Amino acid sequence: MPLEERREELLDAALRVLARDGYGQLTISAIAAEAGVTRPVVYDAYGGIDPLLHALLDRTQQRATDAALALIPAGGVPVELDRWLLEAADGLLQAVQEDPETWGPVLGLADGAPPAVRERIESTLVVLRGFVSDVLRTNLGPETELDVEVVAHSLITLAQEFARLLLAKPDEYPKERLLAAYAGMLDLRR
Amino acid sequence: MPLEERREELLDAALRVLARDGYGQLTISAIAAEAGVTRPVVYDAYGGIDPLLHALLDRTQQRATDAALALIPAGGVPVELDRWLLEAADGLLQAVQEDPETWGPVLGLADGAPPAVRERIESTLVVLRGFVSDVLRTNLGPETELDVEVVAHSLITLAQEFARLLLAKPDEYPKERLLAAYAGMLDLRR
DNA sequence: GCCAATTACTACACGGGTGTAGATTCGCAC
DNA sequence: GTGCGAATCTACACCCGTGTAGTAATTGGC
Repeated sequence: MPLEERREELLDAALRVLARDGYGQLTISAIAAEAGVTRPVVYDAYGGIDPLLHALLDRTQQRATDAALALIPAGGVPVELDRWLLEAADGLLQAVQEDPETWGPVLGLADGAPPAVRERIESTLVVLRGFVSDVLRTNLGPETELDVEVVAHSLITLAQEFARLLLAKPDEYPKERLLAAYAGMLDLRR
Repeated sequence: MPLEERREELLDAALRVLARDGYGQLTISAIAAEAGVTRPVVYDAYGGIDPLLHALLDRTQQRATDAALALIPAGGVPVELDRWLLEAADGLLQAVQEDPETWGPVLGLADGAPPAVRERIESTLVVLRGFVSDVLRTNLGPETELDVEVVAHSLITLAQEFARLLLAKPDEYPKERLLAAYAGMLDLRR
């Protein structure tokens, strides 16, 4: 098997191990076994667990960031805030529902995440919070009394938690219930 | 040193290791070294890493639960909702600020948390959410259209995130800023 | 058909954490 | 001071994951 294809296959295997057993079991041995090859194959393809994890994080971060940014309007474009908040939440939950294996680890649902993972997720969140802050600022007007950064942080935190609920207990918390509750909370403003 | 005292000392040592190096480094060896004894001492006191972790979780859960429940009014007692939400947040942030080593791991700030820890935290949160739901129900009236469970869940999630911010970046997010932003968000309801 | 390169495997040494058995030290009763 | 018991240490065998060296098999060019 050519090297690039093998690399992708190993990442897929690693993601399966991760989703099933958590980071604590994400070893070269486990990945090799999951992919049905021997350990030297993994060493030849990636050189160790760190480069492999790095590559896996790159791929996952790319997917998650792309999906999330697609929900955010371009800078400076005015939107109906409440409507956008709802649509963005809807879009995120939809994306999460459609690709649970990518989003589970991203949302911290994989056990035993090491610092590198935490940092990767945090760096993505920083970017997202910046974009959401921008949207809030341009649409609340410059004289708002709200602490836009903290509000953006809170919104993203809530979105993440809703996504976690959707993944962990889809029966108790289906997308519709979460969105309805979210809309209800937004409605308090009136 | 008598057994009970030794046990406490070992838990303290374990907590220090945990706060400093995360769960990945929380081994019998590391705990023994941190406490300045040899491994057999730890085995004699606890029998292994699992019972020790269990004991540490018991102690931490007790402390955190006590502190959190102290902020929640007894069942059925009516309160001024906005005022209570603010005071409870204030109280929580205060408690967190005063005992960071207990709260850091509770808030998921220790790297590499294994499933047992996740489950322990989740079980505590379930209880807390129940209490907050009760407070909301008795004070919003029975005919509210809000999804009380999801709102309670959201409030607690936000409180946790604020506490994390306070612990992780106290300079950027001091208690006063967080509480002011929180008050600002509540004010949107008027 | 044959050689070379690529790919993958078997086999080994190493490190670090685990759990336990046996030796040692210390304090206290007599 | 002697002997007993608790507490602690030293030392060993074990497991499992790591990383690598050397070997076998497969594929493409000539």
